[in-house]
Amino acid sequence: MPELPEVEVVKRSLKSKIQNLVIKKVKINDSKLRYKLTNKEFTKITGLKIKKIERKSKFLLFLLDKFFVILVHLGMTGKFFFLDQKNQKYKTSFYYSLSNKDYKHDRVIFHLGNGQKLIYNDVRKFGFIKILSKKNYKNNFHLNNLGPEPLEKKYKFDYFKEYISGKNRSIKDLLMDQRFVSGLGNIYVNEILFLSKVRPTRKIQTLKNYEILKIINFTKKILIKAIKNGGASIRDFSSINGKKGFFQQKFKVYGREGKNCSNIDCNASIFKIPISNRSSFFCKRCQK
DNA sequence: TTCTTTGTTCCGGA
DNA sequence: GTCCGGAACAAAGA
Repeated sequence: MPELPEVEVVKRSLKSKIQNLVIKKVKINDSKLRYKLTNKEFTKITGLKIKKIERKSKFLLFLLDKFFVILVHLGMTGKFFFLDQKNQKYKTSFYYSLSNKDYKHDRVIFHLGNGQKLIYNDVRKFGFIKILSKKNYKNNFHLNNLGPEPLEKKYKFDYFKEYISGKNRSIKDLLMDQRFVSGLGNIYVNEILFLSKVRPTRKIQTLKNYEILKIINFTKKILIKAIKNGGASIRDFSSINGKKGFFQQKFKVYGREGKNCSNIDCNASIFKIPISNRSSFFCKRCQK
């Protein structure tokens, strides 16, 4: 499940492979992603060079000539593969497992010249790709309603306090809300609240100042660590045939229902409850 | 066949 | 109008 750190790693991987390449042709294998794809919109960008790759929250932006932008959201299972001149296949992130049936879900293929290809693969098809011109890039509703990123300086105590005044949702809902802070998803929010020793169900008005500070600081810490781990695993950019560099994600609380709490001095078991229809995991003893 | 998964949007009630 | 929680939606694998 790509959240901010995973998308950042994808961005870095892609940069080393496709920056400054020209899009020769785009082949749509399956147009039914979250938003329908058309050949017409891809025709607009054929012949254009990929000048820069950026990440904003969980979005990837491919900046092209003539101010065109390819906006990508990976949804649940979206991923990129890069194929070099020799058809050697490379993955661009660490967060998913690979199987030899993967090609079934290759949805869009970008032909980049010299036989090099960039493949967008998405099992569940909840991701999307949009071609934006300069004008509709500025007005894009996906990008316009995003709050600060958790690693920005702006995401600090004062901002937090001001945003929550007059509101009383659960802390988990708040951290998941991209208008408040952009880039976190269900997994990292569970982990952040575990480290901060705050129950996901806590109403934000009941939070002590020291708890708010812990939440902010652990958020930054865990994201930096995740990016570093992912970046480390991807540095040698292992090919699909070798297992080298595959990072095994380890979570302290997410997905650990019924198992013992990860804190050494605690042997309580982890509970799972839905909050806003999302699985939330927590330790009743450690998280108050 | 039913359940689960996620990010996002939508809707109704307060 | 704002806030909040629940439901719906997309697709596919188990």
